[in-house]
Amino acid sequence: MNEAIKNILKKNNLSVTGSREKILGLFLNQKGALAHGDIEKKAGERFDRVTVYRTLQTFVEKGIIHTIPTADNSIRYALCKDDCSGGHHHDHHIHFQCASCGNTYCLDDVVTPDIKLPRGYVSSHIEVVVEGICKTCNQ
Amino acid sequence: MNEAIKNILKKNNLSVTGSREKILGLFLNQKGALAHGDIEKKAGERFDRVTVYRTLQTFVEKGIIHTIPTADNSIRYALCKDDCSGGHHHDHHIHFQCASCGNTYCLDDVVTPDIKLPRGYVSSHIEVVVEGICKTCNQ
DNA sequence: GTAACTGCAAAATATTTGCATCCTT
DNA sequence: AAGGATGCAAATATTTTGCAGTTAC
Repeated sequence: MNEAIKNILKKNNLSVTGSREKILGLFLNQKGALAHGDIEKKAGERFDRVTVYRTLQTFVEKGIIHTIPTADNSIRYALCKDDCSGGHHHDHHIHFQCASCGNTYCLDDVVTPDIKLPRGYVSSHIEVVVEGICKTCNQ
Repeated sequence: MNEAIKNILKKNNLSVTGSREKILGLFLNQKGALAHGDIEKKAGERFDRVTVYRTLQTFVEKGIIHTIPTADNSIRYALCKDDCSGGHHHDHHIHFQCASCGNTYCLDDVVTPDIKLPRGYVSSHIEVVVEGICKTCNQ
């Protein structure tokens, strides 16, 4: 497990540091997406605010994680699939935000649908966020 | 000034004030969406920051405008169609953000597609934001 | 006249930058 | 040893709150 984290960092030409290992570990151990605040307050560790900002930014630039925009203006971050690299994301999956537990998930198996745009518009990326009740809360 | 603007405010039980008329006028005179900053700096008028925050919040609560989440964490606001009311939006249209001019539009004619979710998930609202090049920039 | 709205000041949050120090390679 | 990463302090930026004065109805 620790090896996996180090490998991800090395593969992206990032030096392996404590903060990066721990923050990346949080993402790997958790299926849902994390907001900046979630990471800062995460149990056990206390991260410097600035380090979290910079680490997240670095991870996004390297394509290790991607952002999920939500209606409440709180940006969440989630792991990218393996085929993401260098800012070029291939995350054609949708995102699900649970109104009950508040968690945000990547539904990797649900592909973004084709959207028929009016004449003249060209699409380069489609972002879909579904709000509702998740599997776990719906029991 | 504009009767239409006053009517919208009255219909929503809001008192007709100068700020509200002007800010609502901005939305009516402009097809794209506006961010908080756009309104504050809008030519001609200088609005108090706080008034803009409170006016936008009021308009959203009343269902006069709705928010559009974007990947860059800048919330945009756009007029709702007539059938929106009291926080309950029927805006089943998609949003388009142009990478060239930066404008965000509501594509009212494009309906959000049905998304087939995994078993157990229940959807209450679907938000679709398409990024690309808009009609105007694509000429 | 009353309730609601505005705008100023200031508090509370959030984000960015500079820099000296420490760690990874 | 050299370059990059960290963490503290502080500068900016953003959003919220309190309150007194003003305005709409």
